[in-house]
Amino acid sequence: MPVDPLNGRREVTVSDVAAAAKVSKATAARVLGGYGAASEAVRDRVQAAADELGYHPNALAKTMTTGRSNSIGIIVGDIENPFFAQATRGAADVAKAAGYDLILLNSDEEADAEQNAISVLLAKRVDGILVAPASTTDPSSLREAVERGRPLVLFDRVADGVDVDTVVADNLAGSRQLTQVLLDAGHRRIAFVSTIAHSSGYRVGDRLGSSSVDDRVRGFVGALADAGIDDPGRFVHLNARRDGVDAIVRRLIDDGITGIVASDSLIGQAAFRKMRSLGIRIPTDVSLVAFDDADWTSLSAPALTVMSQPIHELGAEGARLLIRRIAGDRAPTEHVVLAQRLVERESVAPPPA
Amino acid sequence: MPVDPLNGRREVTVSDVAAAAKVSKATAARVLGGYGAASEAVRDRVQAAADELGYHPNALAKTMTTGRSNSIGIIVGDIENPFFAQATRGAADVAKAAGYDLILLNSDEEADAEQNAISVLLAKRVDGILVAPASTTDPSSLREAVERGRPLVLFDRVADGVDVDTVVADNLAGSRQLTQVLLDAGHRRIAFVSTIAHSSGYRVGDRLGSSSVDDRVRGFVGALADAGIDDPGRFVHLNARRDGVDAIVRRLIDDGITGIVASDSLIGQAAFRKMRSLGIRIPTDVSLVAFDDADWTSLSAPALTVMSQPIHELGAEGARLLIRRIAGDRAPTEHVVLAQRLVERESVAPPPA
DNA sequence: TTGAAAGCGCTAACAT
DNA sequence: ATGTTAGCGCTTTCAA
Repeated sequence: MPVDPLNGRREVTVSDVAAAAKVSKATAARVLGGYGAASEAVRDRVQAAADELGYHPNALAKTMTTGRSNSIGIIVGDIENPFFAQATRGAADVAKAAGYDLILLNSDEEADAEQNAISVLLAKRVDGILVAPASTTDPSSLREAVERGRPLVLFDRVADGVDVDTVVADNLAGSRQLTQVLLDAGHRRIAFVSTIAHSSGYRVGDRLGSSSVDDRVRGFVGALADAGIDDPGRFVHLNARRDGVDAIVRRLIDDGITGIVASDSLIGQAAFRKMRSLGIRIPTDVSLVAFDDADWTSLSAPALTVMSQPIHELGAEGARLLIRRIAGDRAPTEHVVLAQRLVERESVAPPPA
Repeated sequence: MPVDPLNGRREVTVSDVAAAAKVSKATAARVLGGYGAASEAVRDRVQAAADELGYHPNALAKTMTTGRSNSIGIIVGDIENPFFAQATRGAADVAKAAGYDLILLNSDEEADAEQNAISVLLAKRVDGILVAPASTTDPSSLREAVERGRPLVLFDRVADGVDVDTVVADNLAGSRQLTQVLLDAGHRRIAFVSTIAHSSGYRVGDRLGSSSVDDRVRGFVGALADAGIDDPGRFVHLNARRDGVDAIVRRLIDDGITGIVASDSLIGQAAFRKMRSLGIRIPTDVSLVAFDDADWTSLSAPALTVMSQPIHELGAEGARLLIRRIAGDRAPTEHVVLAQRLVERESVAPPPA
């Protein structure tokens, strides 16, 4: 007499229904599970018994025998970050339509947490994993998933040496274009600011820990170089978390910078606030542009010129790729690159004379 | 020779490790699972065999026998809504600390989707469910969870006739206080705007589909009544989704309203945009206040006066309550009410003469 | 179309 | 401290 150890209740099982309907367990399972064949009479009888007893399937038991859980794991930096929230929704919708649920884990962009998350998901036998990898250059945290042959798809960032499907935004082109807006307005002293950690001062050619930031920096440097600006690398400011966006912005102003490219919406926000508190007028004194068309960028005064990301689609397409693999697709790995879109608003003007 | 049906690989099991270490399955399980006792020698031998073979536990099999999945389900209106994203993060942190993962489902505030989500979670044998119920007045979608005795906790909204733990913000007091700001500035014609669906025109005493909005409306009406304003119910505007916030705002202006209380940040944002496009100055022409201290409210010009919600804590406390129940606590149901906090900024001024 | 029996990987009694 | 055995609820051969 099996009893739920959690609340002492007895759950109705296939066996119970079978007994009540006077058929074998196999037959009851077939009609309840909707597979195999059964005569109409039997089907009705079983269904009636199931309703009568209050049968509810145990998806775990099913997973034990079929090997499929109809769950996929998603690992994001921080679900509280609107970027990840949107991407997660995109993934959730696609997943749901295909009959999958999402197990959500936050990595806080830490490799250890990410690795641990993967272990947990694997132990729970998810059918596949969708992750925005914390590190592009050190993909060891993803190893277990790959080694154990679970479908894995990367979104927003790629990871070196990990041969799986990926979906990212075209940060290189987007960054070039965004930087160009400043260049076209006449700016020559433009800074790029990011929170990404980097051991030393940035030098052109350095590889950054996140492929998307890496691409953004390369686009920025490329645009400056094309504009004939000497040693563009010196305009790249990383480690903003450690050093503080406020301090960096203040230093930038002192250095006579006239334009700023914020590597993401959070940095843009911090820079915006700091300049306001410093009494620096945007765009009269300094022009500011940022990645991500976040809510606030169209509500602020001035509204910000931004490079809009296909965030929802990043998650949705990631889920699509993953589900395809789960279904058994053995095609060569695919690398989807989604376009970004420039939204010009009021935060750019020519540099002060 | 068991084989993973998903990718044709053989997973290493406790039995394999036991055989390799020349101990019984039970012993191997004991050291691998970290329960029961084992001599140091055996422990080392088993561990070595496990490492050697590459053993990875199957959490599902464990759940089958223990009845505990170490997963909790969370059902939100829409994870893309920053409110739910924050609450989810709060819940995720508490859950993780206690060894639980989150299965995330969006209800889109629809009872059907909510009910379905609950069925799915129950089938997956989550240890408990955390939900922001789509409907306060029709809790039938929650029935299955209650009937089947799974721990259930409601957050942000309560549900009639469902005797489970709840955690909500003090919307009644918050709304009173927020409305009072407008009253104190001298406003007498103040509108409350919400997207919540309501069959007919609002009348004082009507029960709304969301307890939090219901409380906000009651707080608003109460404050107006206390200020001696006649028939406060006529200032309540619901169905903003159907009728359109834009249209409502326009009509309000025509009606000579001088102050608006936005029922949530999204409405506040829509109203803000509409007034800006109409050339209506905030707060010179119309004062605007809203619930939720969302990002944009401090970046906009003017910055908004808002009633800040303990969003993170709503999720965190919900998870705490739930985990307590999962642990077997049989105390009477608890109803936690968290304080809100007024943040005064620049969007309120006396009404125009 | 239906049934019997084995098995998924693990834990929990119960013995020893 | 260790082993034996049964069982969680389902699906899946294989036979009938």
